[in-house]
Amino acid sequence: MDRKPLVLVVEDEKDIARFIELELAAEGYQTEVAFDGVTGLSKFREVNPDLLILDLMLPVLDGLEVARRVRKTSNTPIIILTAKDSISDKVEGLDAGADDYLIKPFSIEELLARVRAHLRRVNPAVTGEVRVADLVMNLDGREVFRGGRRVELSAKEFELLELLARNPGKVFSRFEIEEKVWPEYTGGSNVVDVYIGYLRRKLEESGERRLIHTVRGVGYVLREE
Amino acid sequence: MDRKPLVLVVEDEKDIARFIELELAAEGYQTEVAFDGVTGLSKFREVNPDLLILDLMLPVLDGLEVARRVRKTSNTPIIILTAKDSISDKVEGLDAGADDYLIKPFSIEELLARVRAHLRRVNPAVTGEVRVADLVMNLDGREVFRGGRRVELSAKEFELLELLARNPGKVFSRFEIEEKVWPEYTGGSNVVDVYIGYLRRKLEESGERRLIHTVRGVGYVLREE
DNA sequence: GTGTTTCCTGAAGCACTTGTGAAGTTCTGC
DNA sequence: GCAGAACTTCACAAGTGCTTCAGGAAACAC
Repeated sequence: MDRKPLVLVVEDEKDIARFIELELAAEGYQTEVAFDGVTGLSKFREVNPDLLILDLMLPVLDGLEVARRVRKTSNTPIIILTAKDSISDKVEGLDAGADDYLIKPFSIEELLARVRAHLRRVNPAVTGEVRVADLVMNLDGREVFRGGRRVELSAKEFELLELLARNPGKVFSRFEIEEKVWPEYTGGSNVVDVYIGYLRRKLEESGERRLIHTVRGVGYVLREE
Repeated sequence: MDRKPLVLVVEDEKDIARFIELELAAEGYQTEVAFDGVTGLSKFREVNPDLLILDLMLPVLDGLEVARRVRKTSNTPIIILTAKDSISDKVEGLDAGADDYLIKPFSIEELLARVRAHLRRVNPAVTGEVRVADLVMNLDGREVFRGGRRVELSAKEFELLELLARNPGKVFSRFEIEEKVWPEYTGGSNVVDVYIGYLRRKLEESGERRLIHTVRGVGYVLREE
């Protein structure tokens, strides 16, 4: 999760593809390139990138169709980059599952800014922040805010919250949590429960919505309700 | 999130604000409007919208500053909508935390398509999902929805439903079910029947179509009828 | 060295889940 | 329409899982 973000560029004009690739590399991203729709789709499945930059007019398989198929199984942000500049093309592209739509000729600075904006949402490594609902965790600074209010956490509390907040909506069993946050311990106690209690007391002061939910018989999950 | 999404529009040109508001309402969104930066920010904190449409040139408090402050504590998508069309303005806006940047004059269709795209992302599509008819099981999150309504299940109920929902249309004998969901038990009781009853009571509230069907002399099956 | 905070344990109390047997209902074949 | 089988529902007891509390050891700050 904290490796360099990987961007896949699917673009049949090789000059443009190369240009984008170089600029992305200069920003510190890993890159992959494909020159037609079918190769793009299979490469997508192979490398599972953090973001996809997609031309619409592609040989073999249309870009729109690529977007739709990617969306069937993946949540990865898609930026469409194309010369087709009509409003209806834009609407169609966005409704096919794309997250952004940029017209050629484009400014590379704008493209890079948009790439940053989308990656920021998906990949905490980019900003060093994790955000869920009104909870903000600054991983570098080890700061936590709930709805603007600063919350002081101890080291273990922070680790536990980080695990949950990086995977919002996923239910973790006590065993999973213990393995990750208390790797040195052999279990047999209720540390996890106790620390969940600590977090709740600090994060869910009277009147605030519940963030950490108990799933009886299974474990705990952090999610907005 | 099953309610109508709420969009906050912060825009000082009242005609434009009104126009956007009407169009959003026509699409089925709830809307709120503010005409300057400070009001916008306090309204944001008050109503906690699902999406923010933000002008840059605002009285009292600059739009960029609003974006930054919102981002300090919130994850809500921000679409900047402005007449400032230079590349550096765009880069600055996106880096201030905005998710999208649209130039005035804009096409309302494009704005609406972008609103849809961003809202789609906030409501995260879950990976481990099983769908049968209007039943949705989120396996990672251990959540169950019937026709949008959330259904609370105990651990055993969930296991049983998961078995049936993973194999819609397949008839399971009581013996098969008992083997898989109650492997530790030696049988001889009517647990399966009782738990099917629990599920029915929760999943088939008055008026809803039957999901779990009895196959007399054989067992049970989950299917759409 | 003293005081404070963090970390972990064990135990008590409570609420919910689970499985059972029996009673009640529906279905089927004759 | 009846008898028996199959299925559903009910009420309850036992068990389990969760939360909280209090306390001691360890780490840290001053």
